[in-house]
Amino acid sequence: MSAKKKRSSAESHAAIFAAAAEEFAERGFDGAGVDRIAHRARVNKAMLYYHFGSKRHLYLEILRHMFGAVGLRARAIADGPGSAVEKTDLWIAAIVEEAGQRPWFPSMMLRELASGAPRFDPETFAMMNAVYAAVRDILLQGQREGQFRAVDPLLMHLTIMPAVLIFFARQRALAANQLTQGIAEPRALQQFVSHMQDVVRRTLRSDT
Amino acid sequence: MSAKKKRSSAESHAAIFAAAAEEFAERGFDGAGVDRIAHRARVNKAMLYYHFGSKRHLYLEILRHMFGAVGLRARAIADGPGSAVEKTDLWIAAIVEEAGQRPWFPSMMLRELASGAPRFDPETFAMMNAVYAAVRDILLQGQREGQFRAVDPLLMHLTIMPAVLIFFARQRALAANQLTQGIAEPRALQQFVSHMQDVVRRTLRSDT
DNA sequence: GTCTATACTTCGATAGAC
DNA sequence: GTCTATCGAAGTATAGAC
Repeated sequence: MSAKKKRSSAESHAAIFAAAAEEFAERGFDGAGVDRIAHRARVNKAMLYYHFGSKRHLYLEILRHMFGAVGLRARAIADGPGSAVEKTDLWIAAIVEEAGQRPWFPSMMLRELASGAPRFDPETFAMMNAVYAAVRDILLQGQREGQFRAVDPLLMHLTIMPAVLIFFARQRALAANQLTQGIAEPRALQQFVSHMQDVVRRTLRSDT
Repeated sequence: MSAKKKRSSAESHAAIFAAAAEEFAERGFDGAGVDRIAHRARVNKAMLYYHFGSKRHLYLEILRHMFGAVGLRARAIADGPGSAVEKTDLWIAAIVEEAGQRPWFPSMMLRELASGAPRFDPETFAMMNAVYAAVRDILLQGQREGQFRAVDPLLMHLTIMPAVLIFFARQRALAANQLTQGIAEPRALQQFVSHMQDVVRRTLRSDT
C-alpha cells in the first residue's frame, strides 16, 4: 500500500464539490475562480470540467443539493406530528442546524436572494419555493387551529430566513476577520436560536 | 446654444456614480464591469478612472454615501423626541424609505453582509457600526423606560435589517423577472412595513 | 479518468494625444 | 478634462496525449 493513495472518481467529484462550495460562499459566483477551486480540491482543472461540465453547472448543482436538503427537512416538519408552535420552533432549529452543517449555505443563498436569482433554472427555483411552501403550511396549520394570528406566511418567512442567513454569514466573517466592535460582536448560537424562536412565537401567537 | 450640451465635471461625476450604483447592485462587485458602468453613464472609461481612481474606490464611495445617509437618519431618530416604541416604528419607516429612494442600497448591503465585508476600510466599517449604535440606543432607551423586554439589541438589529433588505431586493427582482409563484408572489410595501413594525413591537414589548 | 499545454476572451487599468 | 488605443493579467474552457 502506497502512502499516496490514488483518488477514486467519486472521491474527486466530492472533493471538487466541497472545494467549490467553499469558494462560491467566500467570493460569490463571479468572484470564484475555477483555477482556485481545482487547486483547493487538489485536482486538475480539466477534471472539474470532466465532472461538472461548466462553472455554472457546478454552481447550480451545489444550490440544488442545498435546497433539496433544506426542503426535505421543512416538508418533514410540516407533515409531521405536533402543534404549529412546536413546528415553528423545530423549523428554526432545523434551518440553523443545516446552516451549521453546510457553512457555505448562508452565504450562497443570501447572494442569490440579493441578486434575484437570475442564474436559476426552473427546477432550482421550484426547490426554493418548496421550502417556503412547507413553512407556509405550518403557519396555516397554526391559523386553522387558532394558535396563530392571521400573519402573512410569506412575510413571516421573509423575516425568519434572512435573519438566520445573515447571522451565520456574520459568524463566518467574524471567525475570519477578527473584528470585535459594533455589529461584529460575537453572539452564542443558542442565544440566537432562542431569540428567533421568541420573535416568531410572539409575533404569531393569538392575543388572549 | 448647441443641442448637445457638454457635461460639466460634476455632472460626469454624478452620472458615473449613479451608473455604478446600478451596476454594482445588479451584479455585485466582481460581476460589475467598468466598461459597462462607463457605457451606462455615457462617459469614457478613462473618465471613470480620472474621477474615482479605481473600481474599488468607486465602490467604497457608494457604500459610504449609503451608510452616511442611513446613519444620520438613525442617529436623528435615536436622539430625537418620542418614546422608544415610536422610535422603532420611525426607524423601520425610515430604512424602508431610504431603500426606496436608493434602489441599489439593499442589494449592495446584502452582498456585503453575505461576504463579511472584506472590502471595507476602517472608516466605512465605522459608518456601518454607527447605524447599529443608533438602533441599540433606541432599544436601550425602551429597556430603561420599562417599555421593552431585555432583548439583545444586536440580535434585534440583525432581525430587522436583513428582512428589510431582502424584501426590497426581492421586489426589485420581481419587477425584472416577472416571476409569480411561491416566494416570488408580490406584496404591497405598506403591508410589509406594518408587518415589520408588528414583529418588532410584539417581540420587544414588556409582558403586562 | 487524469494530466499538460494552450486557445480564446474579458477585464481592470494606463499611456499619451488633444 | 476628455478621448483613443492598448497593455498585461486573469479567467473560462478545450484539445490531445497517456
